[in-house]
Amino acid sequence: MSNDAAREKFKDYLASKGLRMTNQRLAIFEAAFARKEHFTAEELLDHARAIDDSVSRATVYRTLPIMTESALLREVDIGTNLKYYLPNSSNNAQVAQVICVDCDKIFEISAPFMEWYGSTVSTKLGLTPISQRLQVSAHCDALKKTGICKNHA
Amino acid sequence: MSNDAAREKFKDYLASKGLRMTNQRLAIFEAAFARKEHFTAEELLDHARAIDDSVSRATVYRTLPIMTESALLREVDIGTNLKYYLPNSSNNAQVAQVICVDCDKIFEISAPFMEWYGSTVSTKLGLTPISQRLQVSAHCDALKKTGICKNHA
DNA sequence: CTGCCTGCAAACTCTTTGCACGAAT
DNA sequence: ATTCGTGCAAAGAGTTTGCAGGCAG
Repeated sequence: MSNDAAREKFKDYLASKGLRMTNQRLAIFEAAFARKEHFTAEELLDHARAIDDSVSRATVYRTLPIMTESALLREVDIGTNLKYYLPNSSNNAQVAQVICVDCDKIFEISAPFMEWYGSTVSTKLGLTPISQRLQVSAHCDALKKTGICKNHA
Repeated sequence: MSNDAAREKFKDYLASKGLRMTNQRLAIFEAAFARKEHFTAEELLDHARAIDDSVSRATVYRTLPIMTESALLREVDIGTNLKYYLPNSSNNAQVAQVICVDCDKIFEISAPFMEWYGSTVSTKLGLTPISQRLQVSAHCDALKKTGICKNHA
Protein backbone atom coordinates (compact mmCIF):
# COMPACT_ATOMS: atom_id res chain seq x y z
CA MET A 1 0.00 0.00 0.00
CA SER A 2 1.38 3.38 -1.03
CA ASN A 3 1.57 6.23 1.42
CA ASP A 4 -1.07 8.09 -0.54
CA ALA A 5 -3.44 5.17 -0.31
CA ALA A 6 -2.70 4.85 3.39
CA ARG A 7 -3.42 8.52 3.94
CA GLU A 8 -6.79 8.13 2.24
CA LYS A 9 -7.53 5.12 4.38
CA PHE A 10 -6.70 7.15 7.47
CA LYS A 11 -9.03 9.96 6.42
CA ASP A 12 -11.80 7.50 5.65
CA TYR A 13 -11.37 5.76 8.97
CA LEU A 14 -11.52 9.04 10.87
CA ALA A 15 -14.61 10.11 8.95
CA SER A 16 -16.31 6.79 9.60
CA LYS A 17 -15.86 7.34 13.33
CA GLY A 18 -16.96 10.95 13.25
CA LEU A 19 -13.41 12.11 13.92
CA ARG A 20 -11.61 14.98 12.22
CA MET A 21 -8.41 15.13 10.26
CA THR A 22 -6.32 17.71 12.07
CA ASN A 23 -2.86 19.06 11.34
CA GLN A 24 -1.52 17.17 14.33
CA ARG A 25 -2.99 13.85 13.25
CA LEU A 26 -1.70 14.36 9.78
CA ALA A 27 1.80 15.13 11.04
CA ILE A 28 1.75 11.99 13.14
CA PHE A 29 0.60 9.96 10.16
CA GLU A 30 3.33 11.37 7.91
CA ALA A 31 6.00 10.82 10.56
CA ALA A 32 4.92 7.22 11.06
CA PHE A 33 4.85 6.37 7.37
CA ALA A 34 8.26 7.94 6.75
CA ARG A 35 9.88 5.47 9.19
CA LYS A 36 11.75 2.54 7.73
CA GLU A 37 12.16 0.69 11.02
CA HIS A 38 10.06 -0.07 14.06
CA PHE A 39 9.57 3.00 16.21
CA THR A 40 8.40 3.90 19.70
CA ALA A 41 5.86 6.51 20.77
CA GLU A 42 8.65 8.84 21.83
CA GLU A 43 10.49 8.54 18.52
CA LEU A 44 7.26 9.17 16.67
CA LEU A 45 6.72 12.31 18.75
CA ASP A 46 10.15 13.63 17.77
CA HIS A 47 9.54 13.05 14.07
CA ALA A 48 6.00 14.39 14.13
CA ARG A 49 7.25 17.56 15.83
CA ALA A 50 9.77 18.03 13.04
CA ILE A 51 6.76 18.29 10.72
CA ASP A 52 4.46 20.23 13.06
CA ASP A 53 5.97 21.43 16.30
CA SER A 54 2.59 21.84 17.93
CA VAL A 55 2.22 18.07 18.27
CA SER A 56 2.14 16.99 21.89
CA ARG A 57 2.99 13.73 23.52
CA ALA A 58 -0.65 13.30 24.57
CA THR A 59 -1.85 13.54 20.99
CA VAL A 60 0.67 10.95 19.86
CA TYR A 61 -0.57 8.59 22.55
CA ARG A 62 -4.16 9.33 21.60
CA THR A 63 -3.53 8.82 17.90
CA LEU A 64 -1.58 5.57 18.08
CA PRO A 65 -4.63 3.50 19.10
CA ILE A 66 -6.63 5.02 16.25
CA MET A 67 -3.95 4.03 13.77
CA THR A 68 -3.63 0.51 15.10
CA GLU A 69 -7.40 -0.03 15.24
CA SER A 70 -7.62 1.00 11.63
CA ALA A 71 -4.80 -1.45 10.79
CA LEU A 72 -2.61 1.34 9.45
CA LEU A 73 -0.03 0.50 12.07
CA ARG A 74 0.84 -2.79 13.67
CA GLU A 75 1.80 -2.89 17.33
CA VAL A 76 4.77 -5.08 18.18
CA ASP A 77 5.32 -5.97 21.82
CA ILE A 78 8.67 -7.61 22.35
CA GLY A 79 8.38 -7.97 26.11
CA THR A 80 10.22 -4.77 27.03
CA ASN A 81 8.57 -1.77 28.65
CA LEU A 82 8.34 -0.09 25.29
CA LYS A 83 5.81 -0.80 22.61
CA TYR A 84 7.04 -0.66 19.04
CA TYR A 85 5.01 0.28 15.99
CA LEU A 86 5.39 -0.39 12.30
CA PRO A 87 3.44 0.74 9.23
CA ASN A 88 1.32 -2.23 8.30
CA SER A 89 2.12 -2.80 4.66
CA SER A 90 0.07 -5.94 4.22
CA ASN A 91 -3.19 -6.82 5.88
CA ASN A 92 -1.65 -10.13 6.77
CA ALA A 93 -0.32 -10.37 10.31
CA GLN A 94 1.27 -13.78 9.78
CA VAL A 95 4.66 -12.44 10.73
CA ALA A 96 7.16 -13.56 13.34
CA GLN A 97 9.79 -11.31 14.89
CA VAL A 98 13.43 -12.09 15.50
CA ILE A 99 14.82 -9.66 18.05
CA CYS A 100 18.55 -9.03 18.41
CA VAL A 101 18.91 -8.49 22.15
CA ASP A 102 22.27 -6.77 21.58
CA CYS A 103 20.88 -3.87 19.57
CA ASP A 104 17.09 -4.31 19.81
CA LYS A 105 16.80 -4.57 16.07
CA ILE A 106 13.61 -6.36 15.07
CA PHE A 107 13.50 -8.54 11.96
CA GLU A 108 10.10 -9.39 10.52
CA ILE A 109 9.78 -12.89 9.09
CA SER A 110 6.83 -14.38 7.31
CA ALA A 111 5.37 -17.31 9.26
CA PRO A 112 2.18 -18.41 7.56
CA PHE A 113 1.78 -21.52 9.72
CA MET A 114 1.08 -19.35 12.77
CA GLU A 115 -2.55 -18.82 11.89
CA TRP A 116 -3.10 -22.52 11.41
CA TYR A 117 -1.49 -23.24 14.74
CA GLY A 118 -3.54 -20.58 16.52
CA SER A 119 -6.86 -21.84 15.26
CA THR A 120 -6.04 -25.50 15.82
CA VAL A 121 -5.03 -24.95 19.40
CA SER A 122 -7.79 -22.47 20.21
CA THR A 123 -10.53 -24.70 18.85
CA LYS A 124 -9.42 -27.54 21.09
CA LEU A 125 -9.90 -25.25 24.07
CA GLY A 126 -13.28 -23.91 22.99
CA LEU A 127 -11.85 -20.54 22.07
CA THR A 128 -11.92 -18.38 18.97
CA PRO A 129 -8.47 -17.10 17.99
CA ILE A 130 -7.96 -13.36 17.60
CA SER A 131 -4.26 -13.11 16.92
CA GLN A 132 -1.00 -14.87 17.47
CA ARG A 133 2.59 -13.88 17.84
CA LEU A 134 5.84 -15.74 17.51
CA GLN A 135 9.06 -14.12 18.64
CA VAL A 136 12.63 -15.30 18.79
CA SER A 137 15.19 -13.52 20.93
CA ALA A 138 18.76 -13.94 19.74
CA HIS A 139 22.32 -12.76 20.14
CA CYS A 140 24.32 -11.25 17.32
CA ASP A 141 27.19 -13.60 16.37
CA ALA A 142 29.28 -10.72 15.05
CA LEU A 143 29.10 -8.96 18.39
CA LYS A 144 30.70 -11.89 20.15
CA LYS A 145 33.55 -12.10 17.65
CA THR A 146 34.28 -8.49 16.83
CA GLY A 147 32.67 -6.61 19.70
CA ILE A 148 30.43 -4.83 17.24
CA CYS A 149 26.84 -5.75 16.60
CA LYS A 150 26.51 -5.62 12.84
CA ASN A 151 22.88 -4.68 13.16
CA HIS A 152 23.57 -1.51 15.05
CA ALA A 153 22.02 1.63 13.64
CA MET B 1 9.93 -31.74 40.32
CA SER B 2 8.44 -31.97 43.78
CA ASN B 3 8.19 -28.92 45.97
CA ASP B 4 10.78 -30.42 48.28
CA ALA B 5 13.21 -30.85 45.43
CA ALA B 6 12.50 -27.32 44.26
CA ARG B 7 13.12 -25.96 47.75
CA GLU B 8 16.50 -27.73 47.81
CA LYS B 9 17.33 -26.32 44.41
CA PHE B 10 16.46 -22.84 45.66
CA LYS B 11 18.74 -23.26 48.69
CA ASP B 12 21.56 -24.58 46.54
CA TYR B 13 21.20 -21.74 44.07
CA LEU B 14 21.29 -19.14 46.82
CA ALA B 15 24.34 -20.78 48.38
CA SER B 16 26.13 -20.90 45.03
CA LYS B 17 25.68 -17.14 44.71
CA GLY B 18 26.73 -16.40 48.28
CA LEU B 19 23.15 -15.48 49.20
CA ARG B 20 21.27 -16.49 52.32
CA MET B 21 18.03 -18.34 52.84
CA THR B 22 15.92 -16.02 54.92
CA ASN B 23 12.41 -16.39 56.31
CA GLN B 24 11.14 -13.90 53.77
CA ARG B 25 12.67 -15.69 50.79
CA LEU B 26 11.33 -18.97 52.06
CA ALA B 27 7.83 -17.53 52.46
CA ILE B 28 7.97 -16.19 48.91
CA PHE B 29 9.12 -19.57 47.64
CA GLU B 30 6.34 -21.43 49.46
CA ALA B 31 3.73 -18.96 48.26
CA ALA B 32 4.90 -19.30 44.68
CA PHE B 33 4.94 -23.08 44.68
CA ALA B 34 1.52 -23.32 46.29
CA ARG B 35 -0.01 -21.53 43.28
CA LYS B 36 -1.83 -23.63 40.71
CA GLU B 37 -2.18 -20.82 38.17
CA HIS B 38 -0.04 -18.03 36.79
CA PHE B 39 0.41 -15.24 39.28
CA THR B 40 1.59 -11.64 39.39
CA ALA B 41 4.08 -10.03 41.75
CA GLU B 42 1.25 -8.44 43.70
CA GLU B 43 -0.61 -11.72 44.12
CA LEU B 44 2.58 -13.37 45.23
CA LEU B 45 3.09 -10.64 47.82
CA ASP B 46 -0.38 -11.29 49.25
CA HIS B 47 0.17 -15.01 49.54
CA ALA B 48 3.68 -14.66 50.92
CA ARG B 49 2.40 -12.27 53.58
CA ALA B 50 -0.17 -14.85 54.62
CA ILE B 51 2.81 -17.07 55.48
CA ASP B 52 5.10 -14.37 56.88
CA ASP B 53 3.59 -10.95 57.28
CA SER B 54 6.99 -9.27 57.40
CA VAL B 55 7.46 -9.82 53.64
CA SER B 56 7.61 -6.52 51.78
CA ARG B 57 6.83 -5.69 48.20
CA ALA B 58 10.47 -4.79 47.63
CA THR B 59 11.63 -8.21 48.71
CA VAL B 60 9.18 -9.91 46.40
CA TYR B 61 10.48 -7.84 43.50
CA ARG B 62 14.06 -8.61 44.52
CA THR B 63 13.38 -12.33 44.88
CA LEU B 64 11.51 -12.89 41.63
CA PRO B 65 14.61 -12.37 39.45
CA ILE B 66 16.55 -14.80 41.61
CA MET B 67 13.88 -17.43 41.15
CA THR B 68 13.65 -16.92 37.42
CA GLU B 69 17.42 -16.94 36.93
CA SER B 70 17.58 -20.22 38.77
CA ALA B 71 14.81 -21.58 36.53
CA LEU B 72 12.55 -22.25 39.49
CA LEU B 73 10.01 -19.88 38.01
CA ARG B 74 9.24 -19.06 34.44
CA GLU B 75 8.28 -15.51 33.49
CA VAL B 76 5.40 -15.19 31.06
CA ASP B 77 4.89 -11.86 29.33
CA ILE B 78 1.56 -11.73 27.53
CA GLY B 79 1.90 -8.14 26.34
CA THR B 80 0.04 -6.52 29.21
CA ASN B 81 1.67 -4.25 31.78
CA LEU B 82 1.83 -7.13 34.21
CA LYS B 83 4.34 -9.91 34.22
CA TYR B 84 3.04 -13.34 35.14
CA TYR B 85 5.02 -16.11 36.79
CA LEU B 86 4.61 -19.85 36.97
CA PRO B 87 6.52 -22.58 38.82
CA ASN B 88 8.69 -24.17 36.18
CA SER B 89 7.90 -27.85 36.42
CA SER B 90 9.98 -28.97 33.45
CA ASN B 91 13.29 -27.61 32.29
CA ASN B 92 11.85 -27.44 28.83
CA ALA B 93 10.56 -24.04 27.77
CA GLN B 94 9.03 -25.30 24.51
CA VAL B 95 5.63 -24.09 25.56
CA ALA B 96 3.13 -21.82 23.85
CA GLN B 97 0.47 -19.83 25.64
CA VAL B 98 -3.17 -19.44 24.70
CA ILE B 99 -4.60 -16.41 26.45
CA CYS B 100 -8.33 -15.93 26.94
CA VAL B 101 -8.72 -12.18 26.58
CA ASP B 102 -12.09 -12.34 28.33
CA CYS B 103 -10.73 -13.59 31.64
CA ASP B 104 -6.95 -13.44 31.21
CA LYS B 105 -6.64 -17.15 31.84
CA ILE B 106 -3.43 -18.52 30.39
CA PHE B 107 -3.26 -22.04 28.98
CA GLU B 108 0.15 -23.62 28.52
CA ILE B 109 0.51 -25.81 25.46
CA SER B 110 3.51 -27.87 24.45
CA ALA B 111 5.00 -26.63 21.17
CA PRO B 112 8.21 -28.52 20.51
CA PHE B 113 8.63 -27.12 17.00
CA MET B 114 9.29 -23.65 18.39
CA GLU B 115 12.91 -24.38 19.14
CA TRP B 116 13.49 -25.71 15.65
CA TYR B 117 11.87 -22.65 14.16
CA GLY B 118 13.88 -20.29 16.32
CA SER B 119 17.21 -21.78 15.44
CA THR B 120 16.43 -22.12 11.73
CA VAL B 121 15.37 -18.51 11.41
CA SER B 122 18.11 -17.11 13.65
CA THR B 123 20.87 -18.92 11.82
CA LYS B 124 19.78 -17.41 8.52
CA LEU B 125 20.22 -13.97 10.06
CA GLY B 126 23.60 -14.67 11.63
CA LEU B 127 22.14 -14.80 15.11
CA THR B 128 22.21 -17.31 17.93
CA PRO B 129 18.78 -17.99 19.40
CA ILE B 130 18.24 -17.51 23.11
CA SER B 131 14.52 -18.13 23.50
CA GLN B 132 11.26 -18.04 21.64
CA ARG B 133 7.67 -17.46 22.50
CA LEU B 134 4.45 -18.28 20.76
CA GLN B 135 1.21 -16.84 22.03
CA VAL B 136 -2.36 -16.99 20.81
CA SER B 137 -4.94 -14.50 22.01
CA ALA B 138 -8.49 -15.79 21.85
CA HIS B 139 -12.06 -15.16 22.88
CA CYS B 140 -14.09 -17.57 24.96
CA ASP B 141 -16.92 -19.08 22.88
CA ALA B 142 -19.03 -19.70 25.99
CA LEU B 143 -18.90 -16.02 26.89
CA LYS B 144 -20.47 -15.05 23.60
CA LYS B 145 -23.29 -17.57 23.98
CA THR B 146 -24.08 -17.52 27.67
CA GLY B 147 -22.54 -14.26 28.83
CA ILE B 148 -20.29 -16.17 31.17
CA CYS B 149 -16.67 -16.98 30.44
CA LYS B 150 -16.35 -20.59 31.49
CA ASN B 151 -12.72 -20.04 32.35
CA HIS B 152 -13.45 -17.45 34.97
CA ALA B 153 -12.03 -18.11 38.41
C1' DC C 1 -23.06 27.03 18.88
C1' DT C 2 -22.06 22.27 19.52
C1' DG C 3 -18.84 19.01 19.95
C1' DC C 4 -14.58 17.13 18.77
C1' DC C 5 -9.31 18.25 19.66
C1' DT C 6 -5.62 20.02 21.81
C1' DG C 7 -1.50 20.90 25.15
C1' DC C 8 -0.29 20.89 29.69
C1' DA C 9 0.54 18.86 33.79
C1' DA C 10 -0.91 15.78 37.11
C1' DA C 11 -2.12 11.11 37.91
C1' DC C 12 -1.49 6.21 37.34
C1' DT C 13 0.58 1.46 37.28
C1' DC C 14 4.14 -1.43 37.84
C1' DT C 15 8.76 -1.82 39.13
C1' DT C 16 13.29 -0.32 40.89
C1' DT C 17 16.33 1.90 44.15
C1' DG C 18 18.67 4.74 48.15
C1' DC C 19 18.89 4.51 52.73
C1' DA C 20 19.63 3.13 57.43
C1' DC C 21 18.62 -0.50 60.40
C1' DG C 22 18.91 -5.59 61.36
C1' DA C 23 20.57 -10.26 61.02
C1' DA C 24 23.74 -14.02 59.76
C1' DT C 25 28.40 -15.84 59.62
C1' DA D 1 33.29 -7.06 61.99
C1' DT D 2 31.76 -7.66 57.64
C1' DT D 3 28.56 -8.70 54.39
C1' DC D 4 24.17 -9.51 53.04
C1' DG D 5 19.04 -8.63 53.69
C1' DT D 6 15.25 -5.95 54.82
C1' DG D 7 11.23 -2.46 54.93
C1' DC D 8 10.02 1.94 53.86
C1' DA D 9 9.29 5.51 50.98
C1' DA D 10 10.73 7.96 47.11
C1' DA D 11 11.96 7.73 42.42
C1' DG D 12 11.47 5.99 37.72
C1' DA D 13 9.57 4.78 33.12
C1' DG D 14 5.94 4.65 30.08
C1' DT D 15 1.34 5.80 29.46
C1' DT D 16 -3.26 7.82 30.46
C1' DT D 17 -6.40 11.39 31.77
C1' DG D 18 -8.88 15.83 33.71
C1' DC D 19 -9.18 20.23 32.50
C1' DA D 20 -9.81 24.65 30.27
C1' DG D 21 -9.31 26.67 26.13
C1' DG D 22 -9.34 26.27 20.72
C1' DC D 23 -10.88 25.20 16.31
C1' DA D 24 -13.94 23.00 12.88
C1' DG D 25 -18.32 22.51 10.71
